[in-house]
Amino acid sequence: MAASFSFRAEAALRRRGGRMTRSRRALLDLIESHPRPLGPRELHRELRRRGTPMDLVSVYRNVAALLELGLLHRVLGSPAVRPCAGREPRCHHAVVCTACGSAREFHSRPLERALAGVRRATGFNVREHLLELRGLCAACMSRA
Amino acid sequence: MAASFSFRAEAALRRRGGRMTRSRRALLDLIESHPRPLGPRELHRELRRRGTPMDLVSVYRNVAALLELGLLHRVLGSPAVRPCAGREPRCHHAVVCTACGSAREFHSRPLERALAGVRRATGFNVREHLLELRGLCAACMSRA
DNA sequence: TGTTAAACGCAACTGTGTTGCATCTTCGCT
DNA sequence: AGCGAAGATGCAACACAGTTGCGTTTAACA
Repeated sequence: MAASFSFRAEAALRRRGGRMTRSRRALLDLIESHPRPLGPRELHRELRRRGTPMDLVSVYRNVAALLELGLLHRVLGSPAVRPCAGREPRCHHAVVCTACGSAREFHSRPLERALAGVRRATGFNVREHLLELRGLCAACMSRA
Repeated sequence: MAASFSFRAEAALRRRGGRMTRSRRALLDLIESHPRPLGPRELHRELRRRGTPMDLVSVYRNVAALLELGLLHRVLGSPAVRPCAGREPRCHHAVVCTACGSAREFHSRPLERALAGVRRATGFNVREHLLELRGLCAACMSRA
C-alpha cells in the first residue's frame, strides 16, 4: 500500500524547507479524507466548519505549493483538486462522476500504448497529456 | 473535404434563428483562419486590429453560442477555443504545441478502443472524455 | 420601406484569485 | 527551556476575467 497522501505531502514539504502548522495539517487531512475533489473555496469553508479555520489566501498558497510538487492534480476545467494516486507525480488519468463529483485516478497499459501510437502519428514531440473521463459512478447509477 | 468552419457555423446559427452581422462574420472568419486557438480577449483585440471591431461582451456571447452548438472546443485549462475539426461535435482529442500554441484535433481508432476498455474496467458509465496531448509541433522542434 | 426580434455596445457588477505587508509560529540551535 | 531566523498566516487592497441589464442598432423578411 502506498504511503498516505498527507504523509507524502508532509515529507515533500519538509524536503523543500517547509514547516508543519496546525492548519496546514488540517488541510492535508481534509484533502486526503474527503470523498470528492474540493476547490480552494470549498476547502476554506469546510475547514472553518470543522473548527480548524485557515485564511482563504493561505488555502490558495498551500494548494499551489502542492500542485507544484505534483502531489495534487486539478480536475479539468474546475478549481477542484484531488490527491495524486501514485507515488510518482505522473498519472493524470481520472474518471470523474458528473453527479456526485467523486473522482478516481487509474492506470491503463493499453491506453498508454495507444497514446504512444498517437504520438508517432502526429509528428509532435509530446511531453504530457491530460485525460479525464466523465460519467456516472456505480453508486450514482444504482441510485438513479 | 469537410465544409469550412465559418460555413457550418453560419448554417448552425441560422438554424437556431440567428442572423449574420458584419462583425459576426468577421469573428467566424478570424477563428477559422487563425493558426492557433485564441481566447475571447485575443479575438477582441485582433478584430479591432483588423478594422472590424466587436465589443468584448459580444465576443463572449458569440463564443458561448458556438461552444454550445459544439462548433468550438476549448483548449483545456485556457480560455482559448479552436474550431471543431469534424462535422460531428464529438472528437475532442487534440495535440497542442506548448511553444507556438497551434493545435490540431485528431482521431485514433486504437485510442478509442483503449478508452472503451477503460470504461469497462472502471465501472463508470462514461459519457464523455477530455483528452489533450501537449508538446512541440514539428515546426517548433526544427526551429529549436 | 416598415416591423420585429436578434445582436450589439456600454456601464456597472460579481466572483475568483493575487499581492504587499505586518504578525505569528515552527524549528533548529544554544 | 528559550532565542532567533525563516516560513506560514491573516488581513486589506487590488487585478482581472467574465456576466448582467438595458437601451440602441441592424439583419431579415414581408
